Amino acid sequence: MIKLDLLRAFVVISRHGGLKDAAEELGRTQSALSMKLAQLEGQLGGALFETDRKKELTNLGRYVRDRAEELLRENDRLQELISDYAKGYSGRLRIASVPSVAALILPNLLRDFMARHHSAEVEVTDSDSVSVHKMIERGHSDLGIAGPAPSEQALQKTALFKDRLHVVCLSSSRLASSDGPLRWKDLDGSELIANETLKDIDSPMAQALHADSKLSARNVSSLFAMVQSGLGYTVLPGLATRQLAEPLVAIPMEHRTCDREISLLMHGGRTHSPIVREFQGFLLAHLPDVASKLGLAVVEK
Amino acid sequence: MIKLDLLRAFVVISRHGGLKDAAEELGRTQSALSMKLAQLEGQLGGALFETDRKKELTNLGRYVRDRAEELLRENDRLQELISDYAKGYSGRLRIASVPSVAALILPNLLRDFMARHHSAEVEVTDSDSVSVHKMIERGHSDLGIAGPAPSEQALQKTALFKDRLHVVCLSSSRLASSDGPLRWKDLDGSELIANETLKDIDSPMAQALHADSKLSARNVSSLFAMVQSGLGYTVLPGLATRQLAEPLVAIPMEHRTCDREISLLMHGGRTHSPIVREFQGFLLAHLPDVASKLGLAVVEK
DNA sequence: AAAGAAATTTCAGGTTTTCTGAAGTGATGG
DNA sequence: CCATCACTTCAGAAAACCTGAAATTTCTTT
Repeated sequence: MIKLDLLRAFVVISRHGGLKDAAEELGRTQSALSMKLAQLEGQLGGALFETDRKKELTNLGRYVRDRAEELLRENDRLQELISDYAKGYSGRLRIASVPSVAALILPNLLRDFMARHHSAEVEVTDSDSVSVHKMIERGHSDLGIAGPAPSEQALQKTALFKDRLHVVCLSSSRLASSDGPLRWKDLDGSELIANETLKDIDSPMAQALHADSKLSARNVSSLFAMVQSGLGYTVLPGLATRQLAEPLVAIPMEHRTCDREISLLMHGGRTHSPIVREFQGFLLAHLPDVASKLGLAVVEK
Repeated sequence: MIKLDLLRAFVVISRHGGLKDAAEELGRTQSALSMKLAQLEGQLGGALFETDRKKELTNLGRYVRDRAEELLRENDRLQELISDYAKGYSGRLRIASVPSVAALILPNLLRDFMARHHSAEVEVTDSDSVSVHKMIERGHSDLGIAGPAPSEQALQKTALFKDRLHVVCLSSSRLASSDGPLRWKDLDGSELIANETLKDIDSPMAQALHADSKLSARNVSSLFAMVQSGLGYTVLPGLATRQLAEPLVAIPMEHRTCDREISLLMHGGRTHSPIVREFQGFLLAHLPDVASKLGLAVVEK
């Protein structure tokens, strides 16, 4: 089998009409090229140049030059396709996610994903659902994971699973002693420690509670600390309450609006880089597994 | 630049679904392939197979496989073209020959030659010796077969065989009744039907005859028709008189200049395409056989 | 025609790349 | 839980490739 290397050298030599300039273009010495050419001529069994001054091609030389140029063009074209595609695998992937998913689901998924795409740069931002929507809309993130929120532009949404709201309170509190799920009317606004989750809930009763609240925090661990110190209770998506320890407990709520549907968000009107599509596919393939292991209600297509 | 080598290895591995068989096919050890694959994945920046059992391709793997197969096919195709050409299996071969050889010797030779060189394009032109020389000189033909003729440039000549001149006449004519070979002085110019053959003979007596001639023709079958209708006799190389039928007969001539030496002509100052050299070799190898079967005097080297 | 210049080839040795065989790791299936 | 199979890793061997210097050839100039 004739090596491409040799053909490429030959073509360059024939273009320059000599070894000297060709050697410079290829970053090799003259002698290296001389040997390469000799090797090629040996394999073909005939001379490619008329004299050893590489000015004029032989009949065979012309034929080989034409075929080799074709071959090299085709080679470059396909290699470029491959490497362009492959670059998608090592490109940047920006994910915006609500904190609960970012903390409990993404880490494992990302570990597996990055094992396959080891030169990928992944950037995870966690924020509330409204912000996540905005980041996708504005193109600041490639992929969003969030609950329902109003969005101006058409975003491509794929439902992933349902995450029920839970009340987080002290195990000694009145709410903790209720048997069975809680409803909005069981809650008292003055003891609520508000957070972004509740603000986005599309329910008049929830909004009323939120308005009555005297205290709020953004950060989950701050919220827990406040609850733990007896300042009140808070409401969070169930996923964020998985790792509670005594004296905190989480009690599920029951209402249409308490079943927050978590979706995968992507910008509708733009083509996504390969790595984004790759992660999308990966997520949709593996998330049902992970989610059901966590006891979440997976949304089937 | 991704090396073809790596892509080829990858494609073979993906076909076999494992290193073991692929290694055997490529004549390498498993570890060599393992390293090659690792190198390719490193360059692309992503995994090509799902697990380290090489059963299932990743997305990237499938894409690269498809592009690589295209590339390798194209590569093989063009390399084959090149090597066919280099080996003389393909290419254009232009032969210029005097009509007698073109009609009686070339057909069989070409049949055998083309059977071995299936994709060759062969072009045969027949003309008189002087024109054949010119066509070779001017590069309009690659290979010539002709008798002696003046040539300006140095042509590479290889004597093939000697073809004695014959007189073609009616069996009832005076010349036909002579016992033994004829000489120039036995001939009468006024009855001669002239043709290109005689014009090229380097003999004062032949030239005198030619000058006296009242009638001439170029085409062999026209000449025969004229002789047959009693217009006179003509002089032709013996080879052209092989298939005469009553009432025509051919009588050999005897003189130094009547032994036309037929040679193979090639341009001296240029390299010939592989198929030309190939045919040259073929001709020199097989012509003695063919010629001696026709009773021609083969010129030994 | 001879000297000089320019380009190429040859050669010995060094560098890089690739390969092998053995040992190690980890998944798979009884 | 062990045996087996497939792959990976590693160190050294082998092959391929490159360089710089000297020799050779070819071209140009005088």
